[in-house]
Amino acid sequence: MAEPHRQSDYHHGDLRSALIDAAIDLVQEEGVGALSLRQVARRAHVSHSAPYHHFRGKADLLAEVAAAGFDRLVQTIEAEFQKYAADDHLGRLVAVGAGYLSFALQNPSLFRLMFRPEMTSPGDHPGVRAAESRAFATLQDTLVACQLHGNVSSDSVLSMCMSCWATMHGLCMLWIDQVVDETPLRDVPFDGLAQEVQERLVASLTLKMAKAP
Amino acid sequence: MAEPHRQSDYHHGDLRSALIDAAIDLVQEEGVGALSLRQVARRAHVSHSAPYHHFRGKADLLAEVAAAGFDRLVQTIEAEFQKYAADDHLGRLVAVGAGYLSFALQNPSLFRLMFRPEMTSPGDHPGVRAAESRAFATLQDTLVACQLHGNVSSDSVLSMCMSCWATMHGLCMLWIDQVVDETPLRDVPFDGLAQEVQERLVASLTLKMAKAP
DNA sequence: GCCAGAATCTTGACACTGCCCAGATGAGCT
DNA sequence: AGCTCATCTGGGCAGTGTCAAGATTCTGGC
Repeated sequence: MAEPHRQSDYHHGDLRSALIDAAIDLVQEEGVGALSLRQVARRAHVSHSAPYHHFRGKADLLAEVAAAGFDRLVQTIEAEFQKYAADDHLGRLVAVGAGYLSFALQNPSLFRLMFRPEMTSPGDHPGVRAAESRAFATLQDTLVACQLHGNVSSDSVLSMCMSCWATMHGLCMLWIDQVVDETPLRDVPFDGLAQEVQERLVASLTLKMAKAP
Repeated sequence: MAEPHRQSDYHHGDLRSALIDAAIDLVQEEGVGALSLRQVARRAHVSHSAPYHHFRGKADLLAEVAAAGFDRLVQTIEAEFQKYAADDHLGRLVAVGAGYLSFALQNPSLFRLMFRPEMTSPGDHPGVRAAESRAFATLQDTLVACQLHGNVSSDSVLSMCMSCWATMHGLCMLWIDQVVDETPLRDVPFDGLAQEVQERLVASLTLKMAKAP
């Protein structure tokens, strides 16, 4: 039951990650809006200004939470990815999308936080940048592999990345923000809807786009 | 310079919409996070608790702002829509997407607020629901017209709505939240990227999806 | 072993926020 | 006229993010 080395109330070993964990829990339980630095500190059984010795402020803590979220996102995607054979490139492409969607549905609050720049100021936070780039690279690499083996058209890979990412990201956002609940789409089973959208997306990647004359 | 009928400090005529306007300005200038009810009141030259006679609380005011945003979104879309002839159904479909994108790029903070349910609690706000439904109906009607005239496949219209909406919504979100800035996509001109994504989307709507056996 | 300096944590404070209350003010109806 | 009620004010409460000063513990060099 004892922590690795819990000497006393002071210096309890690893307050930094304890705070991040507490913040992740709070975000998932109550959402980003209901999260306060003081409550995080309370959860870690620590005074209200102890976090300032590990983070520059609230935004900095939230950025760390976002970075952890991106790491988990990559893990989820790669877990889905590994279910397909190395030569099933289209299957792996679908898996990347499915992993993205699955993560968003299972961690809606965390997912929202990860894409909220005004809360996390990611521009000056290298951890978030790195985690984001890693997630994007997974998609890009998969698409490149598809193209090398003739599974998708020879269009610009970046352009196709944008199509894939935008479609899946929009699907996640509209669903977890419950926007579709205000439309006729609310009566359509979401799983089937998501699958059709993804199938249409994959089909569109096989089309050679007409170049401007 | 005088208001329509500014009798005195009390009952200055139309405080309700003055507060909404002030809130819209503040959202666009400083973002949703930096908006406080007291600051809105200050902008309207009114005491800090005057807003409570017109709104149930902060969330209620923000919901009103979101509703106003949806109205403007519909206006932007319809303005774009009218540029195309009544029988150019595919052109009008593209116009709906272009209007959506254009509104998001020109009103990023407002756009973000509109799709933030934890701030606006739209579930119990009929104004937001109505405005949202109206925006969706524009897309749905356009797609139905396309289908009637054979411009898109005979697949489920709702499914195609979801593809269109998700793709354009994701494009908007990823761009205005500056997520693409952390990826190789940052070096690609956005206009061309958006156009290619939209072209691929439209092309995919003409494909007949394979039914599950 | 021991002690100075650095790291960590606490307490206290300030300005700000959302929300609620009692009271002041004026508009509109009878 | 007078009365009623919606509107607006000011003060107050609990909670927040952030900072400064002091207390406590760890660490490296002797």
